[in-house]
Amino acid sequence: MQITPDLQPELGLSVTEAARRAQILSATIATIADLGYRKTSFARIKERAGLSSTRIIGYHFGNKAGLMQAVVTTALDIKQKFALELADGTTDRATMLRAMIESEVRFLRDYPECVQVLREVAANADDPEGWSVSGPLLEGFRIGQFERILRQGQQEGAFGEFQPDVVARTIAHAIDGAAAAFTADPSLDLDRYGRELADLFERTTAPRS
Amino acid sequence: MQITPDLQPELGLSVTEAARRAQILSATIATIADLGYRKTSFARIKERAGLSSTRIIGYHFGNKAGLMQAVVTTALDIKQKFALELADGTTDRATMLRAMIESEVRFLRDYPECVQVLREVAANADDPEGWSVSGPLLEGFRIGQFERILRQGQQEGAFGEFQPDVVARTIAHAIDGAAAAFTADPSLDLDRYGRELADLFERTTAPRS
Amino acid sequence: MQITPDLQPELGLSVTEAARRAQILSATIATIADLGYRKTSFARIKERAGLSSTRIIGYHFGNKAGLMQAVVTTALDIKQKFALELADGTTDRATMLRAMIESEVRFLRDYPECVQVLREVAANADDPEGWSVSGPLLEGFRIGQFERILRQGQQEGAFGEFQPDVVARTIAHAIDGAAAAFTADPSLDLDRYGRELADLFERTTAPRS
Amino acid sequence: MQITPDLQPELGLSVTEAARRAQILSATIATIADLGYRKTSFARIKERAGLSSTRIIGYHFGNKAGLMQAVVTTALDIKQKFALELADGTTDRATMLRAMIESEVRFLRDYPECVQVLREVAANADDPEGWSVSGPLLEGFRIGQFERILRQGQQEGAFGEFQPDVVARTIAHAIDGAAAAFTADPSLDLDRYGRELADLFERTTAPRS
DNA sequence: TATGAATGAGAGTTCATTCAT
DNA sequence: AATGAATGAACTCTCATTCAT
Repeated sequence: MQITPDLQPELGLSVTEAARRAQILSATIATIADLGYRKTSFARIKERAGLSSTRIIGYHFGNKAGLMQAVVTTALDIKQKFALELADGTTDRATMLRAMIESEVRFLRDYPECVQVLREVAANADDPEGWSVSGPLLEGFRIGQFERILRQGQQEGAFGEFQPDVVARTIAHAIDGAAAAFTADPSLDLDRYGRELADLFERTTAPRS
Repeated sequence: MQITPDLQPELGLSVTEAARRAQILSATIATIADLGYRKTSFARIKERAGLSSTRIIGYHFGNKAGLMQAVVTTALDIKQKFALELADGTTDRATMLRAMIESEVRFLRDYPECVQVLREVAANADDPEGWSVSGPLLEGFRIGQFERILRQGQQEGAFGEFQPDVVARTIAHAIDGAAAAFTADPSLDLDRYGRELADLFERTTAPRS
Repeated sequence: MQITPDLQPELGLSVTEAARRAQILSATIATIADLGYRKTSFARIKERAGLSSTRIIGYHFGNKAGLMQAVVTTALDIKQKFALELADGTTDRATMLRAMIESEVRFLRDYPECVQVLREVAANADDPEGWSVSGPLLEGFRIGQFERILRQGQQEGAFGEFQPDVVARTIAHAIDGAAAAFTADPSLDLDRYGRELADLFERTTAPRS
Repeated sequence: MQITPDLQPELGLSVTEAARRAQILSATIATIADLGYRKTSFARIKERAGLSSTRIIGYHFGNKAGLMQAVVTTALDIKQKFALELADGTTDRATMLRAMIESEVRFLRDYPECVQVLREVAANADDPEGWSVSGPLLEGFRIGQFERILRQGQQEGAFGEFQPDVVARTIAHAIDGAAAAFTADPSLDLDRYGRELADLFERTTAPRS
């Protein structure tokens, strides 16, 4: 599944410019997902996008940092939209936790390049100076989401006793584990994996009977 | 704590050569732990080791791949010795699992650079042609250990029902999570973290009552 | 003090065009005075002038050479007006020389960016092909003024014996010295400096008693 | 006259390395003197020195900054040796001042590229970060020499009343004027120019009779 | 056992300019 | 009167590696 960023991601861009940006962005994401961040150079992106010169990338994004910034923004955008579509009205904490875990894994199934790219860029976000979306920040955001739910659930008595920060971080890394497994073996049944993961953390967080 | 590889890691080396190798290896590990794999170049290693030329690195290890190979071997060696010292004679699967998890976290506490280096190298091991210890292989080894215990425990009735591969992978990544948390905040109480992790997976793997 | 070029520097320009030219010119002069000629690029000028694209610069001035040409013309214009305002009706050569030197230094005090810009552009005027006001030419013009006075004064017996070309050139560079000193230390008392310089060359040019 | 740096400028260099360094240095100085600092690139130096690749320059000097550092050091070295050879035992301040001025101009006559290079590099020494010999520093050093003599002479009554800082700076820039004149017209009689300059400042600094 | 010297490939950036509309 | 889009050239730098001795 190819990532096709919206043609009008930001206001004030002409149609052609937005199209070019989308074209380059798409090629960049594909390249990172394919070869990893390290081997992703302007030259490689140029080839994949069928551009005549690498210069045009710098023209549209100013910088390598600017390009990566845009890549992250795009990927995060896609993820958010995906999450919104899946969101149901449950307020039961245990059900919510299960939904979040399964949603993450399903996103991995539907947009593996997105997940890959987010990981790659976050892991190598120490190169330049002016990144507004740094690796730790990204990670912290994701963990924070889980931690909040866990704490609320504990207060409401929906969960048992455990340290929310540790469990939250473990959930996040468990999902990374799913991504790693899927990368290593694309035939992996992610639905099963997601269910199993949700079960796992259900048992872990269940209140003492 | 500085990593000091054994002076006689391989047979057939003179004392001076072994010493040089150890010196370079130590500097390499320190550099990777400090700056990450990406910024670790021959030049950087040269500086830290106080060498006059980068040439000597290539001389002793032939290659960048060769150097990294040696780094991984060294780190794995240290880890294995650490594990052996801690091993007790338990045959109870649940106790063994707890011991393994806590041992991993304790290793992280005592040899953080080692863990860091193993992660960094494994994550960037797609570069070269001639690696005998590739990233996935390394990962697979670690997961395999957990998976074996889990399966045996299930057969013996010590554990409940779950998919061993998923849980095993999740444990491995949960420990990576501990490493990431420790990197982000070195004042983290790893003993607490280890205990919590062991508790977490105890609950997860416990047999249905 | 900001340089604001006249809005109608050349005939046949509409009001808006003249305004745009003035805006760009002003930004260019400020940039050169601030960062020096070398770091003054279209991009930098664009930023300071708040333009949307560098393209508009080329549109109005055709060329970098054209832009610099205009800059020099503007600066020279300002200088000439300044000199005219100060000019008194003296015909005494010694008094005229003193007046010219002090006028130059006072101009430096009142329009330091102008002087800076003239120096910077003159010093780097070997770049292009089509400059009508080249560096040496600019320098020659200034020196010529002094030299003329000196020769006339010598003929009239107002000055002693010396080689007018050498002294003229020395005066010009002495004033450059004042500029350099002022750049290095903006708190410098330029009036004192100017008087001292005038005294200096008065002694030098005085007739043998 | 070609600048040929000593073959053993610094200890610890092998003969071949010193020779290469000298070769590159010589080509660099010639290039700067010929085309100016701005147009002096590794590629241009490579051509003039007959090297196979620009890479070798970076190899020997590490950096462009390193190369320029070495250029300045070399030029300053040559100048110092020149000055030492000319130094006579006079202690009379007026004579010393004259000697210094004429020595500077004679150096310009004998090593015009050296003077040119020093000027060019000093004028463009704001590019990088790690320069130990910056432009203002270099200038300050030269002016300081003149200022010291002037002050001492005033105390001893050998000179009249004037502000030593202004006069010192003026002398330095007067010599720059000679360099500029010589660059514009290489057939210029520098000996005459130097004598005239010395006369000029003799009159300026002479005690009131 | 070690080093000095050299090198080719590739990366990201900046720059002024040109072709359209 | 102005802009959007694109581009080619040049530059410095870092990297791992190779050829000698």
